[in-house]
Amino acid sequence: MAASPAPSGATPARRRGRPRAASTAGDADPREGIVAAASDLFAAHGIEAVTMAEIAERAGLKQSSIYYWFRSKSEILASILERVNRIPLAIVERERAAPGPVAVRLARLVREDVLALCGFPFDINEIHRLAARSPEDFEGYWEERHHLDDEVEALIAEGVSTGELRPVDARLAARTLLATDEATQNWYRVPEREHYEPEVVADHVAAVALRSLMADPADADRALEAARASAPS
Amino acid sequence: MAASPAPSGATPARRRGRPRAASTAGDADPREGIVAAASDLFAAHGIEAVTMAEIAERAGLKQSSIYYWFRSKSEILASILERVNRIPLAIVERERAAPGPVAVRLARLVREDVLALCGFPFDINEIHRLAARSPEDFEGYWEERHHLDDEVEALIAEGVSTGELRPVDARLAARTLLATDEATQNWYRVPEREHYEPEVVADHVAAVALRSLMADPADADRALEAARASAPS
DNA sequence: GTCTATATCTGGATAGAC
DNA sequence: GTCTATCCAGATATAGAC
Repeated sequence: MAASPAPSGATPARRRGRPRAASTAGDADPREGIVAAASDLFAAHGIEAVTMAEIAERAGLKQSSIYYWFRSKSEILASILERVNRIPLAIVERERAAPGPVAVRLARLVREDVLALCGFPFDINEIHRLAARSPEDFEGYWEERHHLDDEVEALIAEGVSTGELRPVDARLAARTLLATDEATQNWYRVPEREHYEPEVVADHVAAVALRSLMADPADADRALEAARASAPS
Repeated sequence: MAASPAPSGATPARRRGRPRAASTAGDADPREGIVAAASDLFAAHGIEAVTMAEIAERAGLKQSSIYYWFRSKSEILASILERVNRIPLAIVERERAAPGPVAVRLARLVREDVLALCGFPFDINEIHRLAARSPEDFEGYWEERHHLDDEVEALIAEGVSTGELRPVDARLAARTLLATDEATQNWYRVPEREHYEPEVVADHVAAVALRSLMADPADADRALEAARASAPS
């Protein structure tokens, strides 16, 4: 995929113009550079506020040159989003398959998800609004999103059926859980007086989740400790 | 305040043109009509996506006429936001002063806040981004926002000091609580397969809050029940 | 007070030279 | 492949008639 660039995705632009100076094969894929530039800017100013000219400048190109590599701004965004859902999906799928108590797996999931989101450069909510505005461009996004809900729901349902968790509405609980994770993102955008480290926030949110879902909340601390001890990397 | 309109806020436009047909004193304040139209549209399509022309049309005016009543689009927004913070602020201040166990007051607060947000026409997150973009227009907004945090923090701190709540970091817990409330808003914007009634969501979120914060989570159901029974209106 | 007309600006996207 | 030049659409905001 990193090999030869496929300009403008589905409809590759006609191959014109002078090729890259020397065939310095190791040269970075321009698409990557553009995506990276866009990511930074989207993160800093919000997606809609960023212009193609700004993206181009940061990527070391002129505005119009972007259109050789991407058909539109929203194609750049879509290309970014492809990777976005993969992170939480990978986490939840791993924990679904993992052995051990549901509570520990759930705690690991929440902690990692919050950590990922805190370091995540985009405003999830803005993405949701944009994706809702032009669903055609983001079909895949919603599909994966729902899949994520399903997986978390299944994990919670598993815990309910074994009696480890309270008999909650698994889907409602899953939605609340993911929404809470996503909500933590917001504080870092709000002019705040105190600053909390992502680790602290992640632990707190995981603790909230466990205490509210476990059949015996007294075991929550133990489970959280186990999750922290077995956290990957 | 509903009496004579003060066009364009601080710098009233010169009073020109033909006055309203008959002095039908009961006529609605045009500012109100504009604000109402803008609210509906902002809610439906997101703030940035709505144009002055659309607002005008719905308010029964032409685009440029809006500028007689408001200096800019963001002045309309600011005028809307003035009222926004008042809702949760009023709730929390009432509960701060209310008698009874902290848990019950907290549950009432959460329930009402979620309910208000679910019925709230704007995407809080978009507001936050816009407000962050031009802070001059929204000084008052952040001030009230922080005040809200403070009040919730104080309520939680009260519960911690009486031993009703676990010894949590009151500020962190307050932020998480409010963020969770705000997060519930998002689902109603996401293409979702199941639909949950706001009442159900409110109860769930309140239950999560109580179970995670109360020193004895076993009492959570009782407190939630008491909160529901004593809910206003 | 509200209108029509318009200035002005901004930003996405295209054409075509090199 | 990247550039310059330009088009074009959409939006905020203003001018001035009525």
